[in-house]
Amino acid sequence: MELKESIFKGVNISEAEEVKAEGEGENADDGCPNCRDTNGIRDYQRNIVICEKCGRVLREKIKDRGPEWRAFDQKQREERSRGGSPMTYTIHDKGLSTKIDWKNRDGRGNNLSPERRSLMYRLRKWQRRIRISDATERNLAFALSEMDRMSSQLGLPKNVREIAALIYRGAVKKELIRGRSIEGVASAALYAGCRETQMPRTLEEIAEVSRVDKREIGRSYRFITRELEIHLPPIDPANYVSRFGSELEISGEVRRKAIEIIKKAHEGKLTSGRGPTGIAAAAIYVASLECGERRTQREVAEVARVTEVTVRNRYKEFVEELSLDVSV
DNA sequence: AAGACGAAAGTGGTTGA
DNA sequence: TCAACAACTTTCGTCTT
Repeated sequence: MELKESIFKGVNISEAEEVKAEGEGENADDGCPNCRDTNGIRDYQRNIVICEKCGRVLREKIKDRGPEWRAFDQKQREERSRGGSPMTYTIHDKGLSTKIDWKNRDGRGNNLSPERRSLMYRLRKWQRRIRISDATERNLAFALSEMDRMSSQLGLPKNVREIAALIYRGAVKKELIRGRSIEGVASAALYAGCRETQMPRTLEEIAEVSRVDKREIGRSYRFITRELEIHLPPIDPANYVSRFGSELEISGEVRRKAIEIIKKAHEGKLTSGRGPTGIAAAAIYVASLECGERRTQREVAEVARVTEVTVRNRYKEFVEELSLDVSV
């Protein structure tokens, strides 16, 4: 009984922390109090969850709550635990192959007999040959480490890396790398991973951390998406709003309005074919005017990495087509 | 003086024959 | 593979606040 109580005590402590972290009695899940039935978008860079509609911060300091199961004794723990090395696509053998130590010692640390030693030598040799058997395996290992480097420079979450790795594997399987640079295809796969997960990253940003230029990445991207028959929608401009918004230090109100404008523009068919960053920039600009938190076209254009002219053009279209009132 | 606006010419990429 | 095309950029002059 005492034992049971102490376990429950432990559980209660962790739950108390959780409630505290949620903030002042806000909703526990990712629903927004303003816009009903919306999902929160996780912004892993700033470690927050924001509402996809209005940009309001729903939850801060996203944390790992640990396993979703509870165990009350050792036996249950063993049964329920699904631990062990996780399988991952970001290591060329998916992290599942056996590793053989290079020391000539046995489990107790004793030296091995000459026969055992030569056996281990042969095993290691085969292990090497199996793991990194040929050029394709070596290239795969290189590409994956390259993608890992780029995504950590861009601060991309793990799921993007996994998807990028998966796409790259698909490209290898279909022999699409031949005659193309590994780095180009790796960068393209990473970009595709961002598109797939709606991570607001532009081709330019990928190119900045890549060793190959934008054109090469773009070519590889088009090629592999065509050959693998993956159709990725362009990134929703609304996803850029929170990024640009925080760089411009605008309020949640402006962000909410900007997202609203983008939605209207989308309905008015003003978004297709246009660059999502330009649309996001113009929407933020209009929203900042309407809310009296004026930002210049220059400032907005700069964070969105487009020119003032583009902001103006989008802005003009918005005003004409959506009959927005910006005379305030 | 700074910002907004618009015209004109140039660039890189897409599309369809 | 080539030309037509739309989106976007660069540059620069004018207007507004």
